[in-house]
Amino acid sequence: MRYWLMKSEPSDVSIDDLAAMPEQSVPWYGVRNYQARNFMRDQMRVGDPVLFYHSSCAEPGIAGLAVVSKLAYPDETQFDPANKYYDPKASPERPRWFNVDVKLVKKTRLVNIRELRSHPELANMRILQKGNRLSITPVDPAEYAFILSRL
DNA sequence: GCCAACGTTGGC
DNA sequence: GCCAACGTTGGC
Repeated sequence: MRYWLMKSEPSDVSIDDLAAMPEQSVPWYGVRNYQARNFMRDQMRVGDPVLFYHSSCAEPGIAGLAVVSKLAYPDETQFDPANKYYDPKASPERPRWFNVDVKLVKKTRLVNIRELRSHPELANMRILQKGNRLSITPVDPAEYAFILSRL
């Protein structure tokens, strides 16, 4: 089993939005970075634990726990010309972008990025490295356990 | 709003 | 296949 951190802009899908979804589950649409896509397509398995992270907002940080609830399948938004994630180079025959579904486990207190940075145990987290922009990153099991112990 | 860091694009 | 230019990300 692998552990993940997935960034979402709360103005797009927040932890409360996730909680309000049918089945408390969302397709993780809109990823347009190959490395992040590959993580979803090639490595994520149903049941993998996910740290749900709020980014590009007033208080960035971990906002909840989730799990991968469906294996990767083609991201519908790539086929829709009206969608902002439309990709003219993709077709249903040759999909380029994939997403898993993510289901809420529970909303937690917000562990903001300052607090994350304050723990030496978490110093190697990809999310904390300078210049990191990857929206989906693997999390070390020990880091995940440490964060759980702090909630 | 700033700006460093990064990924992608496209001309050559 | 190189690499400069460009667009985006995301914390501050």
